[in-house]
Amino acid sequence: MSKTTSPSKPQTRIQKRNIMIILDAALEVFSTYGFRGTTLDQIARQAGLSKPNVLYYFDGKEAIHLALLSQLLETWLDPLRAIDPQGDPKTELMRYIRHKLQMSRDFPRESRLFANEIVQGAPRMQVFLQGDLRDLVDEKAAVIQAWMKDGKLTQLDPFHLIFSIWALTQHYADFEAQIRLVRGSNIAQPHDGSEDFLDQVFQKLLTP
Amino acid sequence: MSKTTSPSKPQTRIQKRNIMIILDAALEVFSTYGFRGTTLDQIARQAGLSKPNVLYYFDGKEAIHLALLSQLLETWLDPLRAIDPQGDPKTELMRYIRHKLQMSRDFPRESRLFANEIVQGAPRMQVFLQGDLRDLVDEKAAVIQAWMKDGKLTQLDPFHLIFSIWALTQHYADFEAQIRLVRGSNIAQPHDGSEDFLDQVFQKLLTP
DNA sequence: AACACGGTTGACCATCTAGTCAAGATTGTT
DNA sequence: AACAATCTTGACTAGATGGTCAACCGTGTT
Repeated sequence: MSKTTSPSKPQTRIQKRNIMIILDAALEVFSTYGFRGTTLDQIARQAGLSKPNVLYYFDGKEAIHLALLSQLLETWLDPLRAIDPQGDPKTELMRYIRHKLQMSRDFPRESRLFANEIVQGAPRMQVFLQGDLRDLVDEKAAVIQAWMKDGKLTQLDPFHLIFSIWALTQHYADFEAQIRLVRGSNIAQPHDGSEDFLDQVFQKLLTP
Repeated sequence: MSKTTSPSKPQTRIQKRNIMIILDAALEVFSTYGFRGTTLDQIARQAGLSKPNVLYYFDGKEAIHLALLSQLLETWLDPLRAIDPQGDPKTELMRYIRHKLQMSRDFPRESRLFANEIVQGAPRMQVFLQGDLRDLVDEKAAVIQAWMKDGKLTQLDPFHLIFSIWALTQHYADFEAQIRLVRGSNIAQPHDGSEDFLDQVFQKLLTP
């Protein structure tokens, strides 16, 4: 029944193009207004298509949202997955932190889509969070724990360390409005100085 | 015209009680579903009142939301305001951090109400953010800057330092769902260990 | 008791919104 | 050109939602 999930038929050029256009438009709107705050008309207008046309490609509002989320989840996991137990502890973690910050800078809409969802209790992501993500976090927390036991990092709770990395990097995307308004015209971009700051913070924190 | 804003008439007992009940119910719902995701019916049901009765006390959905926000803003500023330029730098900052974390633990709904609002671009808080809050942040950033110049704290960007405190403390309230689901039943409360962790982090970070 | 005022509500309305549908336009293939 | 498949849309529906209103109820004061 679902239009985009059926893997049987190959997509035409027009399908590929319009599905991309719709997802991009939906990302823009969902990330700004949240799921319930977004209307199909808004998505259609942003996409430059008619509402029935949007519904020709997706089964409904929920389906568009779902498509966005699942498309995102993998991208979100990758940097964490890339932490190499064989690598140098501090290098690996600093690389992860920089990567997350970069994502926050380059894909703020994706980050806010997540934020919206999680602040409201993650109703559409529970399965993912307590499944794939949880397993991965457990695994990497164990790696970090081992590094700490070896004295290569400051002794810290590895879970809280991971949470603190998420908090600090995503903050620049999710709370961009706050940063922008509080700093006013003092700075060009809310992200200005964030990389140096986080470098300094975690260098100092992680060095035993 | 507004019912609750008029300072002329004193409130009756019933008014006081019902306004409190409504605001509490609205906080519960708004913080979970966001402004647009919340319906008046939900608020009324949560409050145990009829919808017209809710509207007897407030001019509309927007007015309830506004009342909640402005009621909150002062509470939110207080801990930052309490930073004493004459006090011991590290003590003052650690006290601020602990206070913010405590608020995150004791008033998660308030924190999420804010988060919802800011993630979506702070449409209803711009004036406050670039007014009172901005002035206060500028002031305290200068204080922190001076402390750092005197060598009493690690040299850091004071604005980013303040943002990092916000990010790390509010994360435990705003992203509670994520923490809860990722950690699963491993822990009783998402906040478990957060105080010790943040103590450790900022002690290490702030000590020159 | 009677009055006035504060408090409460069922029924209602206008608007918005997700989703449908049948008819028409476009595109690709032979 | 002609045909079929894909694509597009104006007009519509059902239900949700913010808000109104006239009538009714409860309480305290005289």
